[in-house]
Amino acid sequence: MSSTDHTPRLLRVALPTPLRRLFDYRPCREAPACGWRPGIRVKVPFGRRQLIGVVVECPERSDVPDAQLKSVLACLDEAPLPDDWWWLCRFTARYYQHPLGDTIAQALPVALRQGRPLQARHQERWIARDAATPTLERAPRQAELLAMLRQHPRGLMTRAITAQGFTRAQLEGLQAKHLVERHEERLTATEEESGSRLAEPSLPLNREQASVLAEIHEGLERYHPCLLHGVTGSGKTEVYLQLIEAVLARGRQALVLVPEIGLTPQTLTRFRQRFRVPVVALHSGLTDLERLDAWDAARTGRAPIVIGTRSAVFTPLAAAGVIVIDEEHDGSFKQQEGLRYHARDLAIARAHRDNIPIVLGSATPALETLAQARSGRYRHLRLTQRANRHAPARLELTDLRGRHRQGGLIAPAIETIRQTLNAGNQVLVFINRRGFAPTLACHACGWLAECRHCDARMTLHRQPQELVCHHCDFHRALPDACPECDSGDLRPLGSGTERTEETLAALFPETPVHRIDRDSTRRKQAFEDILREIRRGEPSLLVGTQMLAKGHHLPHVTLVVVVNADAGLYASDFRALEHSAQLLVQVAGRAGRAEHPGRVLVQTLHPDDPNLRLLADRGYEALAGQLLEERRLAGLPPYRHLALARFEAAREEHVAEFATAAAEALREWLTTQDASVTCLGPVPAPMERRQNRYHMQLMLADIRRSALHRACAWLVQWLESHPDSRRVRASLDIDPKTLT
DNA sequence: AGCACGCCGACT
DNA sequence: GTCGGCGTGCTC
Repeated sequence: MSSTDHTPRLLRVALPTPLRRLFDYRPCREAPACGWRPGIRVKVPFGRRQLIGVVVECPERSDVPDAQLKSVLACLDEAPLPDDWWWLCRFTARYYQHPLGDTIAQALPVALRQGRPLQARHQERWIARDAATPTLERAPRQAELLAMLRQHPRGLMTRAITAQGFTRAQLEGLQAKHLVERHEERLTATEEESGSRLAEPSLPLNREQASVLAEIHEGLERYHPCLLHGVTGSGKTEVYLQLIEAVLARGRQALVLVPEIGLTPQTLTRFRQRFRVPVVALHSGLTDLERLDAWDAARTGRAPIVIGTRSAVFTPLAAAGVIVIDEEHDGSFKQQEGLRYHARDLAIARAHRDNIPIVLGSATPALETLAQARSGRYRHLRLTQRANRHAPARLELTDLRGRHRQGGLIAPAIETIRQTLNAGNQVLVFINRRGFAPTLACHACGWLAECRHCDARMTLHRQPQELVCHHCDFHRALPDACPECDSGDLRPLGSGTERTEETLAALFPETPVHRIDRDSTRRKQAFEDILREIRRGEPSLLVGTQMLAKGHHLPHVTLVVVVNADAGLYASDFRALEHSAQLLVQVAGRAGRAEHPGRVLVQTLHPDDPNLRLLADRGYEALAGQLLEERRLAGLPPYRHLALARFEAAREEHVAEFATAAAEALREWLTTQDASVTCLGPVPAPMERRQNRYHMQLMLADIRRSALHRACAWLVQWLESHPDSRRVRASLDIDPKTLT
């Protein structure tokens, strides 16, 4: 490119700092091979530090006086970072009004952020050499290591070796003695060897699946957003797999995004068993270098299939062919701190830009997605038949009012559990609270165990016995007597998973009870171990939180009991009902997946609640339609766009002062703008005090995204230029998931 | 955010 | 007499 042949006078660089500014530098002597261009990483002096940044442009002149300009220390790339990635970074920064430098930092693997070279990485394999074993008396660990390596004639990866507790120094010790040799090879497998991409044949599709697949195929060469709306067990994954197969056949790549808990070994196994090509999984267990290699494999096209959670949306692809978002309604696609992006929304933008199809799959689509499908902007594809031919289990609403509860369960529910177990089946008891009881109460004076740092009750735990705040993780010992009145009559209030587990164990001493929640599955393999045990099919009881609700195949469960469906029914958050309904349907979907029909008992204090009735009688889509109508009337998403400005600080009065000033300034600006943007608040955030910090928020809303965007842009620059912004932290949340 | 500079309390 | 608390200023 002729304009980049000469060395530009200046480089404008985005740096990983919360400052929403770019910084100008003079180029260093060595220019990249391609010339100075946007997307090149550089190392620069910044104050007393050195930072890695990315060149954004090569301006002719700077606002900063010449004397203040420093020079780039080093150029880190010979060619710019990938185009699609770079475009998505700029789009994200603009859409979420987040500093570009910080956006880039989040969208880049740690290794690249730290300045490592981009080239494909080679990894090491260590192989024992045929040599007489010398005495390694003074190096017993090296002797053990050598013995281990001799058991593996094809050698072992460094990672496998260090996982066994050996060190690199020991390896190098053996290498120095010529007892082992180091081989370097590509980390990911190379191109497929055989002609077939498939390692195992596709499954036959039913008529619905086949027609859905055909419809997606129609638009394989263009932007073509599809909602794949399929009940649990209707075979969405098989549709994804065959769609991806078609994409691979055209020499293109597939990006698959799954919820945080969806990236299980089973999911990966399913993909890896089907395809003979490398399937790169971006999961939390990767080291920084493995992640870099996965990124590189995607970037260069070495990896035809990339699967990952939220952040994988930023993975560059050499030849993007399709994006699949599984369980698209799942909350984990939205990042809830810092850069609050929504991976689903970014994926849509990306698919649009790359002109490729995108499939959003769910049994319970988000109302936003459903609205898009209803308006015709997304194609609405339905899968209504379950592979096992059983109709999805109906929700049976069970009245809790005035009934005695044991561990949260009333007598008829316990009786049904008994019958199910006697018939040789498994039961899932769903209770969305971990711990023993939601709190501890004094029956003499009414005192409740509250957190010292938050406006919240502390949860009572038994294993180990203590009070824990689930918001700030503050732990404290159980008091022997009431701190207020000194009475000894302290009792657990309500039930959590531990208490229900205990009750069930007492009621059904012959039956194993497995508890699945964040506490019981903390150990790495615990969850998989329990699932394996459950799949053996012996009669057993499962007690768990929403961890159990999502995606796991539990073929022997024929009864699901929801301990309390009321949590989301009357919550203040406008999405609470949507989320509750999604969760209930997901949980219900666990029942009767195999040859057995299932039942779902839903305990509630509001069996006549019209929304709950609608869900039980006519299903998710009927309720969703009703909720969408309510959203329209209330002027809430998806009919109006929202942005939330959050304010937090240690001192309550500082937060209030700053937030109020910001609201006033914004309102005044809005009057000069002839804008329809509404501005509500500031109001204290729900749970105003969290971890001893005070929270307030200001809500902005408008039908037009562009108007809302301009108002946010103005507010952001006002906030940043205000001197109080140092003691009060303000942040912007575009399209907030909740108002909390 | 870092990281420095800069003024006032409890310690070797 | 110092070590260190966090107020406020700056980063091309």
